[in-house]
Amino acid sequence: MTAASRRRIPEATVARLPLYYRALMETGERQVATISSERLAELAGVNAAKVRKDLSYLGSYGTRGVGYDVEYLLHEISRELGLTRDWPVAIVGIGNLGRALANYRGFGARGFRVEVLIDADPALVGHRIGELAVVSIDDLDEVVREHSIAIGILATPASAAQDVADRLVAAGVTSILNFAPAVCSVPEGVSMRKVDLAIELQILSFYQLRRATSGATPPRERAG
Amino acid sequence: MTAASRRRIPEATVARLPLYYRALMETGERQVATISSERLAELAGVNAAKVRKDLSYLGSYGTRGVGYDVEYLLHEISRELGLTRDWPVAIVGIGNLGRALANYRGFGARGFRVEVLIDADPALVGHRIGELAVVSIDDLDEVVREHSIAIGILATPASAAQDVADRLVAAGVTSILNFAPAVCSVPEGVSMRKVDLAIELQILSFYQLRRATSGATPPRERAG
DNA sequence: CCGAGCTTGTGCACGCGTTCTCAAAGTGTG
DNA sequence: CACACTTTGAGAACGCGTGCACAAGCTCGG
Ligand SMILES: NC(=O)c1ccc[n+]([C@@H]2O[C@H](COP(=O)([O-])OP(=O)(O)OC[C@H]3O[C@@H](n4cnc5c(N)ncnc54)[C@H](O)[C@@H]3O)[C@@H](O)[C@H]2O)c1
Ligand SMILES: NC(=O)c1ccc[n+]([C@@H]2O[C@H](COP(=O)([O-])OP(=O)(O)OC[C@H]3O[C@@H](n4cnc5c(N)ncnc54)[C@H](O)[C@@H]3O)[C@@H](O)[C@H]2O)c1
Repeated sequence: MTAASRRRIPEATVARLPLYYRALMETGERQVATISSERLAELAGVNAAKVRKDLSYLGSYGTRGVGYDVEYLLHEISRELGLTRDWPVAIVGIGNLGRALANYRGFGARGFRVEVLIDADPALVGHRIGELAVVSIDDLDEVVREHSIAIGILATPASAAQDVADRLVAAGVTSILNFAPAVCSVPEGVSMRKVDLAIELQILSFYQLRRATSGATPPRERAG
Repeated sequence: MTAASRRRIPEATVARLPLYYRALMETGERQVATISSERLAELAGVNAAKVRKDLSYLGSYGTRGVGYDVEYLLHEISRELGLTRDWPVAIVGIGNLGRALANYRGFGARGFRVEVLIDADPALVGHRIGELAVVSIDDLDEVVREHSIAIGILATPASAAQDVADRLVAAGVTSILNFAPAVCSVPEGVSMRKVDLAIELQILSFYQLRRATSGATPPRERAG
């Protein structure tokens, strides 16, 4: 049975699968063979009933009275998340943030191989970051196609975000992770996730203020 | 009427207020006096009815047949988000990511002043990043209290995250933005938001895979 | 082979958030 | 001043996600 043939997986569940994946990886390293939903919930920081419901969307992989086989579950989640294969990734905008991302080892460990670095600054083009040389934005289309890049990371200033997103999409990229604080739209059939640190800080500020002026408590958890 | 005296604002709304804030800032710079919910929705990338409902939680600031006064609305949202004051911020873990954050100008522009940089590496302590010298983790408590830091940014390896979070909380920090890919808990009365880039990529990977194997489309928007 | 003890899988109720819809309330033109 | 037009604000219905609660199913000791 292929990943796509199963019943639809709720978005909230998809966002939690990586948490289970991480928890199971750590558990597997400790040579633990099976794990209960309660234990997994604890490691992932969620509710046990939620774990069971989430996993039930993937199929019935648990054994009542015993729990889930760590290795098997890990394999099923990997398959579902597409972590059994490598994804070539391009980063566009090699400034402060882009460089940090390019130097980060944690991505490769999960199968996301940064293969292409792109920037518009001529002074930066040709410059090496780790093993990779920065490529000109003029060559975006060519180099993205060459490496069959499906996932692009956008770390340019906000003003360039929509333009770069359009170019990435035109070059065949169908998933974009956007760090630029800008509303940026992509056509149907392309995914875009936004990470906006200023927004995160402003949300924290909101609850911080509420705490200062009243006894209001922020919600304990949030959707990813 | 103080921010806290009004009716409870849904979390989803709080997460969108920064979007409206940004859109209104850009609109205000163009000398536009009023804005309709429809236009604001377009700029923020959301639904117009949602904009109206969100803003109605803050009070009735619109004029029927006209729209919202840009300056006034901006002021109200700023007040609600706590952006009328400055928040001193500390960054702990001055590696790849911590450095990028420390060098980022966008935070100061919104009232988040990075005043303290903390790391455990003796080779890094004393080293200057921009205007700031890196302080030892041993002095965390002292320096955090000295600067009345309320918001902490956690950019250490995952293994140190819980320990650092505990220290921050002990020193009086009540809001934490966590970049470490680790489940990390804080006591009641402290907010913690998590930004996990590997999870974002894995979610993209999930929908990427679905698109490849079937015609399944990812959801168009998500909760912040 | 039976019964005690665990743990999964899911039906169900509830609450939150989204969106449709429309009356109410404003503007402005003749 | 009346009427056409615009836009807000909120009621209501709906859908999704969460978490309780429990039957079903497995293990293991005796
Ligand atoms: N640095 C941070 O910690 C941080 C934090 C939050 C958000 N951000 C956001 O991330 C983005 C990048 O931040 P940064 O600090 O790295 O900025 P930066 O100015 O250091 O880097 C931006 C890079 O993008 C390149 N660029 C500009 N236009 C381009 C284009 N059209 N095509 C390709 N490359 C182009 C520039 O040459 C530069 O190298 C910004 O949108 C910023 O708001 C950064
Ligand atoms: N760099 C990235 O682009 C990136 C992307 C995604 C996630 N992350 C996560 O962000 C975190 C930081 O990443 P990085 O690439 O900057 O790592 P890094 O190794 O470059 O930097 C980590 C820094 O934390 C310091 N540190 C370690 N233990 C500490 C402690 N107990 N107290 C204070 N400081 C301590 C280290 O001395 C080092 O300077 C990691 O958890 C990483 O997984 C980073």
